[in-house]
Amino acid sequence: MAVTISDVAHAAGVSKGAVSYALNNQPGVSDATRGRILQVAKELGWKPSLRAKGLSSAKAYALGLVVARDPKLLGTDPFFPAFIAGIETTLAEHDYTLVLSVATAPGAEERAYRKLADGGRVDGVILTDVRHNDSRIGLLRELKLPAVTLNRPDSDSPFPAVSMDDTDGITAAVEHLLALGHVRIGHVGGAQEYIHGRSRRRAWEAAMAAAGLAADLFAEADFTAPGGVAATAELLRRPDRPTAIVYANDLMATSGQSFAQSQGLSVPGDLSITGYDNAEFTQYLNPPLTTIATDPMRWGRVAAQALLDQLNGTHSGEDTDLQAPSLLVRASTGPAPSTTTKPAP
Amino acid sequence: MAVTISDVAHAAGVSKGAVSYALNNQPGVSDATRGRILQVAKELGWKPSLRAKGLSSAKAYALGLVVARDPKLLGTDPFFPAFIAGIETTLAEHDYTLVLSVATAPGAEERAYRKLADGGRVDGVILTDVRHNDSRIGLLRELKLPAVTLNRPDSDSPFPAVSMDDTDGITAAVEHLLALGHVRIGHVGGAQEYIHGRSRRRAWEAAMAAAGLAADLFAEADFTAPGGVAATAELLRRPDRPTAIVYANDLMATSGQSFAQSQGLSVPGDLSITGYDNAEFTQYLNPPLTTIATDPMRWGRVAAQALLDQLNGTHSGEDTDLQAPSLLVRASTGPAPSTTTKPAP
DNA sequence: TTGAAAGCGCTAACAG
DNA sequence: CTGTTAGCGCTTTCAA
Repeated sequence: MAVTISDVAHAAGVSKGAVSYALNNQPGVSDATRGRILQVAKELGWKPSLRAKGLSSAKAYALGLVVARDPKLLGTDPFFPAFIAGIETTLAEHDYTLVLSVATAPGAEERAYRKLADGGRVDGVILTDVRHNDSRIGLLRELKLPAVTLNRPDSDSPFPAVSMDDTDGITAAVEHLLALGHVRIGHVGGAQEYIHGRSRRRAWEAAMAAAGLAADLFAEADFTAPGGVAATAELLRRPDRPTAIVYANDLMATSGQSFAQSQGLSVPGDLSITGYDNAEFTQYLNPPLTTIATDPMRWGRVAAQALLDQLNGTHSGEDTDLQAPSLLVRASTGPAPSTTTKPAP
Repeated sequence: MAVTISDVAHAAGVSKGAVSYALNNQPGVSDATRGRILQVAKELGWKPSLRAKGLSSAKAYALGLVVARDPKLLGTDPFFPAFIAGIETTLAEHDYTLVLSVATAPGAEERAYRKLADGGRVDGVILTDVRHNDSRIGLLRELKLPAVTLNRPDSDSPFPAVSMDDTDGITAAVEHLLALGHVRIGHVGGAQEYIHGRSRRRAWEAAMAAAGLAADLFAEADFTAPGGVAATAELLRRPDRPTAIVYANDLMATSGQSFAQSQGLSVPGDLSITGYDNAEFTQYLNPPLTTIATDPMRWGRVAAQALLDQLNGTHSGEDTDLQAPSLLVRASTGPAPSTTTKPAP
């Protein structure tokens, strides 16, 4: 904090204002003086104080992200690290930083948003894990905090969304299983409170309907490993038990697969399984998991850019659609058991 | 940003100074006026501007964390999410926030630290993944950025450390395997550039030496899944191949186990395996992984507190030692194959 | 105990 | 095109 704008101004024989203009590439100084000022600034090793800059320009130069997941779940989900890395990619070019808040305890989430908004710690936030009728969009409105949402909320939202449709991935998974001769294809869904929990379920239903099949083998879970076990157990207990299960995420697929095997079922001999996310460990499972690969890093990059554009006033106001995820076929899916799907003679 | 300290001062019929004192619980105002001021402030809904506060007090009210890992690795490592959640637990009580930086590209790490330091964006940083002769401690010194390190660096460091010794965990793993009759116990180490890569290796060596055995079945890897496969392949290729392998983390253990099985080896029949970290998915592997459970959340909590204390001038200056991790025995470890360890007649 | 006033380092409106 | 100057909202010193 040694050298300030005044020092530079003195040394260059100009006013503070001139230095400010020179620094920010704004008109108001001749190229000659601008060059001289920049030169002097460099010699003196001047680093403009973010705090002073923020105070006068009423900006925080920071974006906020509040993550409200159980740390356990967080630790296994490959989404956030990659997503955050993507955000950083964008911020690295923009003199902005990321303020991260992990809200574990109930009620901590709203407090976290207030904390970010109150003192003006961030200029905007990225909203992830959007929920059905998400109360946070009202909150952000109240706090007058600009935002971008990941996928479009199902309630009215004034914020631009950056979306990656789950439909195609799930559809591809179901079609892959149909092609393998499966007819009784179940779905272990994530918490239906989340819109991505809902959309994945709907995509499964639609794909089944398109094949003229009933979408009745559904069990709701919560994206956690124990939840996956319980839901799998429920489906396998049914008389018309499925020969294939499409899971809403990798963690549930992993624990579901493990459970099925512990019950003496062979995967994929008796039961085919698909996940969602392409967590790295899934390729080391036994058998390796067929799953759906998304691109969270790109999602983060684009979402951060959208938010910056919005703050900057250069955002079109329209939603952004990212490329849909794609199916990754591995060994956890195979032909339907012949006892159940008798080929035509 | 509507209501400011002046508004409150006016409304309460006092000066700005008085409001400041009242807010910060400092002497200089009578209890009566203090009460009145606080009352008025609440009525007006005044939120002190962090930016203004920061400018005059020369503080950022933020801590920094730079994570320099491959996003892929990050996504599978349960450490950071829990660690960050721990940091938040502490910060939640202290009006501080966390600025997170993910540095992926080479060279990005140093830039990230400079970015945090230069404008005065953070008041201090937490240094994780400490390396052998870590250049960052010199950098932080140059930047005059207060810090706390996770484990004590092996080079001279002026920063207090918060440590969790790996020794006990690895020792417990080796002793567990010895008790099962194993003699040829190998170690797949993490990158030896990291001090935790080194200390885990040394712990394995020490435990072997203590049992009067040679510690020669070592293969260095890099904490990644492919690395684990390669190192495992190397060990299994040896004529005196191990009957048990202690891995430096869960991801390598997972991919190593998967590889061994793909080679026709049974786990734990032919080969016993232990991991490190207790990632959640490890209990759903086939077989579930014997591993070492650490407490990253607590680590984060304590580290953040230590840093705050240091900024506050109330830090003792001594290192903090956390409880050592503990061994979690699951099904990936079993008795040594009888063909190799012939029991005494 | 209280109030006034001088910064903190920068931006931006204004006058020259 | 350039320089001056008045804030931004808070802290803190100094008189009263």
